[in-house]
Amino acid sequence: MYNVYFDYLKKFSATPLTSDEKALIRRNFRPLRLRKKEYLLQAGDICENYAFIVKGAMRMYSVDDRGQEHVIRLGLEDWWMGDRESFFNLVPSRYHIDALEPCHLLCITRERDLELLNNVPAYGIMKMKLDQQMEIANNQRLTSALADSAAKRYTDLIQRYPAFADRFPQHIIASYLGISKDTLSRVKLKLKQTQ
Amino acid sequence: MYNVYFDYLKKFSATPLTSDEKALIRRNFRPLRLRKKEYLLQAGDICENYAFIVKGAMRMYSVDDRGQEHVIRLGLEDWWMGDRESFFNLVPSRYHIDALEPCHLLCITRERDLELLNNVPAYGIMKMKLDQQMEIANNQRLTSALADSAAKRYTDLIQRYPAFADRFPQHIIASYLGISKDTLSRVKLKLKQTQ
DNA sequence: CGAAAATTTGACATGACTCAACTGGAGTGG
DNA sequence: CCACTCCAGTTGAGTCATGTCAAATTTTCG
Repeated sequence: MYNVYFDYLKKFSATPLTSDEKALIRRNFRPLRLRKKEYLLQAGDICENYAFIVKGAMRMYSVDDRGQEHVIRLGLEDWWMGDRESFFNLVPSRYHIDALEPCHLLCITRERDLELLNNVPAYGIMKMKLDQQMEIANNQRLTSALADSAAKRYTDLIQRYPAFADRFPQHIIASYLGISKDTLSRVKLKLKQTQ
Repeated sequence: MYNVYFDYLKKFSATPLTSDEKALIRRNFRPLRLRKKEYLLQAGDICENYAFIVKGAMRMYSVDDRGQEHVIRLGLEDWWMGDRESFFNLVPSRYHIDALEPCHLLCITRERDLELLNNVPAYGIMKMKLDQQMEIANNQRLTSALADSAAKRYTDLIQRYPAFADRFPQHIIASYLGISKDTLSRVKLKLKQTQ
């Protein structure tokens, strides 16, 4: 379980973890299993746990006044899930997070996150780099949302994350792209005909 | 000049800066002035400087294959400007950054950023909180881009950043929102008639 | 096998884009 | 200080992409 996370951390830092550090990480991350459709977070609650996905598929989404769901983020193995605003500022979340497949997670609370930050240098480095990656990815997603057609958005997404097409149902991907499930269905038809 | 930045830093940290720290900041941030339309960064170049805006208005934008400009980010006093991907990973940028008004900036290079990070705790805290704010803002902008109508996107933006309406020309705001200048003009007309 | 969920498809509505023309104001140079 | 240019903003007409809704079909999974 934890080894998956140790391997993940290795990618961010040159120096390997000491066994003390590993013990500290084990002590501060709590394993959690979710069954399909179970919630990690519901809108209105405070996000107590930030989760590293060891195995499974998740989504974070909001629900607007008309009852429409909007997928904000999708997550697979080696990704993180949580509402950062709620987690750090202790405010009620606007988002839901649930499991689209059975999930194995490693969860951390705010206090324990701070503890690791102070005692495991590699942990801070990971977070810094993660923020960087996140901002870059967000910029790109934003650009494509603002500038590209539905078809281009879809093909770009699948090219970048081929796993998405297999792991997430189509209407979830449509929502993630900000297009209707009907339009995505038609887009895929046209793509199949063209090539 | 630097005092604006010291005041800004105060907002992030409980403990005030020592005079040593202030000296270090003075030494590592270089003042830079841009005239209107001057570039801080051009696509293809590596982003050498990350800039804190002491005074002025800036935009970061990309240009697509059809020659269309897409505004990714806008910046006013107390905001930061730079392409993080290019700055940290030393890769050529896809973006342009230019001044929409005469600007006073404080610029920092990658090495000097690291130096401050290692020697001024408040600097690291600022960056961490900034990342957090940025992610929250990005999430919201993304949600509105994917889910809301042109009219709602515009009113939300102006409500959140009233200064934008005064400081940025309308076609720039349109591009920032991902709508055409024509549509924004009509949206504003309709809003004026409704209320 | 059967119920529920996901996807596809058709008909129709509409919001937003494009293009081009026009207006008005700001800045510049003679 | 006027004439001229340039740029931003407005407006109209026509088009197109995408949304909506409802029904039919297929797939999934208990």
